[in-house]
Amino acid sequence: MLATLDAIDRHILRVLQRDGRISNVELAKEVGLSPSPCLRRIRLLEEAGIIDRYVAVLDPAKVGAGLTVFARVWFKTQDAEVTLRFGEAVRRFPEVMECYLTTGECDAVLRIVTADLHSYWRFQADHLTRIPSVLSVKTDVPMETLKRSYELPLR
Amino acid sequence: MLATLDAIDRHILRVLQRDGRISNVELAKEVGLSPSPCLRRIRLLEEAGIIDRYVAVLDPAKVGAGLTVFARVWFKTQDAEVTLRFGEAVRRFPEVMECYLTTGECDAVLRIVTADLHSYWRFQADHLTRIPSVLSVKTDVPMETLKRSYELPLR
DNA sequence: ATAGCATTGGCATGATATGCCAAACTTTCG
DNA sequence: CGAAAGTTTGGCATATCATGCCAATGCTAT
Repeated sequence: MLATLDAIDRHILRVLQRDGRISNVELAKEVGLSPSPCLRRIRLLEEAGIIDRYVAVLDPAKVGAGLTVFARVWFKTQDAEVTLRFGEAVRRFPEVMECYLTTGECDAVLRIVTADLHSYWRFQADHLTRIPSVLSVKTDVPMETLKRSYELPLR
Repeated sequence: MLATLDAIDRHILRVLQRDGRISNVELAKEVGLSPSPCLRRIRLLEEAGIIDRYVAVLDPAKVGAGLTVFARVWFKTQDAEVTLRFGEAVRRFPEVMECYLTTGECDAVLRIVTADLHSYWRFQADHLTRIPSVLSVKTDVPMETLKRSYELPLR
């Protein structure tokens, strides 16, 4: 469900994606409104679910989550029961930040966050490959970060 | 550089990862402190860079960014010049949310966000594969989301 | 046991969010 | 073309909150 956002709405969203704690007064100044209508627009964007939530972004390296890896998973079978159980298992692991079912070469792709390569290896050996649905796992291990953005592109 | 976080610090970080706009008064109540020392801890966490920033999280589907795909990229050569140019190109594309250099099967992995499969295809054909460094691209297209988290695991 | 240090809690002040109302603008329909 | 209805805006008053300062408490080391 795409909402109809005008230029001011998109401007508000762009600013809030960069600074979610900007004061309404300052935000209003930036988008060229007075505080009242600006706050009203924000509330509407929140009620529509376009703004889902506000969060603090932590430095992964400084909280012991310095390594991001992408894992591709193959299932033993592709039936609903297997994918359901896999989803339940994956949701219990805080290391798994994202998990999607795919069609094509592999059955699922995961973005996993751990402290370092050693703790990733332990996670894969002790937990990921022990989920009954899992046949095999292939991992791409990043050596360097070229880009990391938190801002969705707004057309 | 890992900092030494006590239980209260981790509690604060956990709450702020879920609600980055909670008032200091309420946060203090939740972690069992009075507002003053709570705010002081927050400021220290910010100054240490452990809290990197605060952002608004948007609903991707509602702002025309409903499709997340993972792409694996192979370079023509692996020299520094090629990876440098690739990084520059990738940073200019707002659709590319994350990009890491890898060692092993492929040379880089990307998390790319677009409106739908059609606009992803256009992005890949018109932009990604036209970066001079790129030899080939393989894409895993998610059909369903099993998990999507914004909270780093805090041990 | 005691001195030094870090952390806490309370208070005062200035800034901000928020709800309400009137005015301006836009759209719709006669 | 004009009038009326609806939408959006700006300003104001009030309650809440952030923030800086200082004394008191708890902890550590000698």
